Amino acid sequence: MRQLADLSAFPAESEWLNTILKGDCVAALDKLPEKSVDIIFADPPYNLQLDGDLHRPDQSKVDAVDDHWDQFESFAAYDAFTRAWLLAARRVLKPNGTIWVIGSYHNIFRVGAMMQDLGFWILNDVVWRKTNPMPNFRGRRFQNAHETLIWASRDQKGKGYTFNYEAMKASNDDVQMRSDWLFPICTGGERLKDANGDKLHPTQKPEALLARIMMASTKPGDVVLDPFFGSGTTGAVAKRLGRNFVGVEREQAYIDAARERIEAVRPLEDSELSTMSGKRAEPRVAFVSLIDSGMMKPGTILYDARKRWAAKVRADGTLAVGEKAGSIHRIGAEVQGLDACNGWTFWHYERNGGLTQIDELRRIVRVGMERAGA
Amino acid sequence: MRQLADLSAFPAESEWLNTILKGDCVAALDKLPEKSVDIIFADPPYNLQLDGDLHRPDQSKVDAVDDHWDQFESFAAYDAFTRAWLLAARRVLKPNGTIWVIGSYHNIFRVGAMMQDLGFWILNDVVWRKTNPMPNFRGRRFQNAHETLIWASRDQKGKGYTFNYEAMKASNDDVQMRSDWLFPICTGGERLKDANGDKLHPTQKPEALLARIMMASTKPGDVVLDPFFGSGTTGAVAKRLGRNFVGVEREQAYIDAARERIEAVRPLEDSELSTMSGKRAEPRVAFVSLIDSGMMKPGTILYDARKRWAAKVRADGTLAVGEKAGSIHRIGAEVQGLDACNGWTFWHYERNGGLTQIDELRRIVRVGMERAGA
DNA sequence: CCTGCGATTGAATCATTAG
DNA sequence: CCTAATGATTCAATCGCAG
Repeated sequence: MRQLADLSAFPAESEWLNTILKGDCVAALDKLPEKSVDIIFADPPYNLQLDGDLHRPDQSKVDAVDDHWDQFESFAAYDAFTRAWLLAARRVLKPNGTIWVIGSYHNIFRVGAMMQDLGFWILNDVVWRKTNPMPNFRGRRFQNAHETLIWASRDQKGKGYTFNYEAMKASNDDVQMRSDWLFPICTGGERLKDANGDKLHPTQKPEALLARIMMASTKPGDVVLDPFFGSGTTGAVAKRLGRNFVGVEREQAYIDAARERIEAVRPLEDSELSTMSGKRAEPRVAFVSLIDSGMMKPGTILYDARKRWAAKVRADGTLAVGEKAGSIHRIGAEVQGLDACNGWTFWHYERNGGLTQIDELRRIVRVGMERAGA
Repeated sequence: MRQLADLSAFPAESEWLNTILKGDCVAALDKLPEKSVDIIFADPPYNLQLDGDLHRPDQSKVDAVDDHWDQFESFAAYDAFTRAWLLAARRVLKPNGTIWVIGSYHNIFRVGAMMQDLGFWILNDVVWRKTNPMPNFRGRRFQNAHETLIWASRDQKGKGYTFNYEAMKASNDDVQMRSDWLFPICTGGERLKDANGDKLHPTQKPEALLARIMMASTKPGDVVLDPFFGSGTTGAVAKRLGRNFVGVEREQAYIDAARERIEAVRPLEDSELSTMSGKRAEPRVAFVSLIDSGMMKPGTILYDARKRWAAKVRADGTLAVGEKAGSIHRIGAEVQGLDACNGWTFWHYERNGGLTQIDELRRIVRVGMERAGA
């Protein structure tokens, strides 16, 4: 057990608060006093395992994450790394504190299992849905359009954690904030660039994501620890929202850029801190969702407004006319001999002896989607 | 190594196809022949029993960082259960088969890590976003509005798995299907009721979810295994979509209800079932066959779309640019200074004063091949 | 000034067949 | 078994530049 005398070996809060500690994550965390931070946000290496180059259909090469810090020998090596930093982070976390970890399917299952093994108590898993994810260029899988966050308290009995339920609800059209969040990836002016104008950091997270996290699970004045500080998004958002931060980072180039970035941030006034909410675009509706929801049965015949053409709905959400099959748009275009067609307004179904646009059904689906916060 | 004589111990497919095997999951799976199913859908229980049933004797050390024996024991038991059924499932899965597992934050991280440890290769994690999730009544967390699915191939090198990319895209407004899906939870008439009018099964999955899964990753006639069959959603959807199923279930009440449910299902017509297939499924055509058939004469000059390059067709089916000669693909790549190029879409020939892709001629050849029953 | 078009880009475990 | 050849494949944004 640590003796009281040892505590004097730790620096005073004033020496590390709102600074970036340079060095290895575990070694740096071991220099902080135990139970000294309110919340942790961690964006650890994802352990991507790429096999060769990937090109877009236009033959350009994808600039993948192949940095040395993301290379691990094996699952066992990654697990050992994960265990070490989680333990070090747990020591400095206050007993009623919480931790957020973000990852992808490459690593998040291992991280989540390890968190449970170490005694963290999962409160939610949260999905960051990307409005603009990278496509799956080879068409071999679903488009990888989200990342996963795990939110956990330090202990199973950690009841006193911070969750600003009312603020979340108020900023979400007065309904409970759900576990699926929609944000764009970090691009444009927010994305830090190096001297060549290239992206400084391969995986810079959007400030909106960190802002949602801090508004949900911290109070003003709380201390936010980020053991993989990178380009400093956590520090920038913490300063803007009136929270304190402490970061750990190995690369001097990232530290320098993050310091400069955070220096330029102006904290919000207390009055401005209360409300923040975003707009929503009209959600896209997949034709197949009409079939999924039972609103349209496979085998239904669709017609154009003047009943010059007929097409049959198939179970996979495509339309068939004779031998040809394709999307509602593609088939609509082909029967008319056009390049393009809006299938939603072109095709109709029989109802009450008349014809009704299938777009009518899309409107009904959208009402349900909006309830789901799409 | 299994001897040939042992194989006769396994029942013929006709004895178990489209039936529900009663009994423990692992024991029942061990009675099926290896490599006999195309795809697995599993909705395992996540009864982690962490509500204080398991206590270690000495409470005083529970706070030690990595010493949570109460949790560890129940997690270890769950991991052993997960490992056992995943191994049994893996044995009966064909080498190019895939597996879907659904879960929540209580169990999905452990399941995902175990799948990786056993050699499954994750293709996607997919989020089922619920349009109508249960609220968080205590207001202490985010509304738990999604569940997570893991889609994995049996092996890392499992390249030949089924993914109906074109069908997914065509049914989704002609853009790639994403990893986040929106469906309502199973309610209303679809939800099976017991004699008292209460829900028969606590976690009955919506048919729309299973339909999306099967339309995406199976072909008609495939065998779908569900080791936790429950109320039989997998079987009902498989029958409706022209797939075969085999289920494993312990509770007789669920088996009876599932049998009755599946019996009432009417399969869709073939014409409603066929799925879109893209160019990948088309037969290969050798460029030289255009010359053989007289559609293209040796000496013809081919151009790219903007007439920046010209190449001459030679009698042996190669192209020549200056001193260099090679396939339509190789030469297309070389003139552009690229690694690869699809010569069929890159090269054009002059017709009626304009340029036409040579891919147009390939299409004509393919029609001829189909008539010839090739 | 605005508009439109082309180029660029983002945490990616991204092929199959013939020989 | 390996090697070489074939040929299939992208969505939402941002940015720069031409008109």
